Amino acid sequence: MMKPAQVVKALSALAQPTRLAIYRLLVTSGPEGMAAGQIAEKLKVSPANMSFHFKTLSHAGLVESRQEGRFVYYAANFTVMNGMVDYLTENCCGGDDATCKLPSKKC
Amino acid sequence: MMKPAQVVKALSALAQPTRLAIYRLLVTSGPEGMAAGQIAEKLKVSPANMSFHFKTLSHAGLVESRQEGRFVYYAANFTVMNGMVDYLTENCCGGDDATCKLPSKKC
DNA sequence: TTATTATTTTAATAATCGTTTAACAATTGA
DNA sequence: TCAATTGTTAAACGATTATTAAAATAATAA
Repeated sequence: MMKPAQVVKALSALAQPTRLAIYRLLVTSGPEGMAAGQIAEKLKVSPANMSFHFKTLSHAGLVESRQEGRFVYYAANFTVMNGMVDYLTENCCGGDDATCKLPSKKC
Repeated sequence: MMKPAQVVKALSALAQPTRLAIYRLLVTSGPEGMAAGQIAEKLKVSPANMSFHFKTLSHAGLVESRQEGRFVYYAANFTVMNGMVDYLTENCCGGDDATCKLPSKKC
């Protein structure tokens, strides 16, 4: 189970419009990810601002980067997201599957 | 599907140690919930600070309150949490169930 | 009504966060 | 090497957020 501080860090990283948009874009773009510049252009964000937000997402463990030539590719890492959801829904219904209100959870 | 601004609001609400602890406590405490004072005592938070955080959680739609005598009971509302998870994991693996890395998602 | 309990609101302060600008690094091609 | 491209870093600023203390509200009991 994730530590509370790590969960807060991940939630904080996603709790911002630009970063949420970046993350969602990466979630849909598979393991190859997208180049920083592509994302910046698509979301109409300045390079400097983009770097700032990437750093926050990376530091939270939500995305990973790799250099390819001049480009830096970013891709979503699902491990932290999974841990976050698990943490939030732990013991959500006292372990009673029948009355569970969370479709995303197997109680 | 939830609107981005609403998702950001919910994530922001949970992205704070005290509020995350409150929410988790309420997730495990069922539909009857807990009185504000009980939670404050359990988490060692001042009443004023507690009210401040309840307001944020309520405003995000994550908890609901009802008055019972002198006490105000708070309970988790799972609707927003479900919407939040759905939003984050939308098109997570191009709809390919086999390669999906999110156990919480049925792609 | 008066006092007590439970919670909320307001005001003030310190800390954190997001954006911009300008300067800096790294990679590639001429 | 020199110039162009891609991305990061640093400094400055305004805006937002969390906490505290004090005052105010709401419900009940004496």
